[in-house]
Amino acid sequence: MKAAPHGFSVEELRDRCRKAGLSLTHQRLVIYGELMKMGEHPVPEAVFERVKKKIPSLSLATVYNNIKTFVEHGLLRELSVHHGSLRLESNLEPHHHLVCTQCKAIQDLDESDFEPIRLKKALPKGFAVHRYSVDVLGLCKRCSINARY
Amino acid sequence: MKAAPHGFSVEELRDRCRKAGLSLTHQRLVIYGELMKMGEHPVPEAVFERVKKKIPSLSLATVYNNIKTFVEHGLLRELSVHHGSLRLESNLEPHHHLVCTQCKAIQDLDESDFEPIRLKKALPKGFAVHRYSVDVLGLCKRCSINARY
DNA sequence: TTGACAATTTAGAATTATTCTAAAATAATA
DNA sequence: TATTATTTTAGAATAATTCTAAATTGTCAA
Repeated sequence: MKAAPHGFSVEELRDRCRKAGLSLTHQRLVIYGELMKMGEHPVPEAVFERVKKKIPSLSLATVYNNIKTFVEHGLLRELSVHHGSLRLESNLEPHHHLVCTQCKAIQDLDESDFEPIRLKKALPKGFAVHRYSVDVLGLCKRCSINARY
Repeated sequence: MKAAPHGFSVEELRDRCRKAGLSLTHQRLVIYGELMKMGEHPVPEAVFERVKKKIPSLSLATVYNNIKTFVEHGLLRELSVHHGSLRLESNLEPHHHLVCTQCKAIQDLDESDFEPIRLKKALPKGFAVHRYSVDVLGLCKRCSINARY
């Protein structure tokens, strides 16, 4: 009934689970609900802390499991494709990235290949912009061929 | 003498170290050299493997130490500000991010606040674009005030 | 060039983030 | 409601990274 800040509701979750053959567990419901309420860009541990208040028996593994499940089913996204291990950038020239979300390959794109990035609105007052970084996200040739249809 | 693919040379490193009061160690030289040769977006472990062939006594901690040092002194960058822990995104609407590179805070920016992203050149053949993701990187108000001058 | 001091390297322990495992609990379905 | 598939759980295992303290090396002034 009550819509979450980011457009998905518990009804939505119910539907999606049904369609995907996922069980609708109490844990899953509450984790999802808290995620929608949090809104910022929380780390799994933060979600765990909040949900634990409502379900004291909660295991951290359950949070990780469900995050993975939600991401697989498009109910949630990972902010960065490249967490897990630090990736280094020796190219200090301004440039952007072509990123395959499947195999995590990253290719540089010259800044000059882009039309300048322009904002219509002012940014929050006091924020000092250093640079823009564009990720072009998608599937590389190899991965789109292998993609499950 | 010989220029690295990404514009910095060993001379550059020598200079920078001198200016920053950093010792110019053999390890530092070789790690830097390999980093410049690698060009892709390697993880620390990969750098370690390569440098270890030239300096068998090398410790992984030295690689991490020097990566940190290089980043602090602007000889290297981290590809993503958000490695370390998974950060979640419950906002599934198309949007971009305002990222403070100091305190790692992330704020959403509506896609509609941007002029459309346009490319001048075609992307590599076969790459299936799903979306563009723009990070506006810089310092938030609080962090720019506290920044060392 | 040498000696003193500071910076760095090293191996291994410690910490943190995440995944795995197998048994117990729960949900879906007939 | 019984059966089966899925999920949860605690704790062990793994992976990435940082810390620690001793040994080594680099720098700089004499």
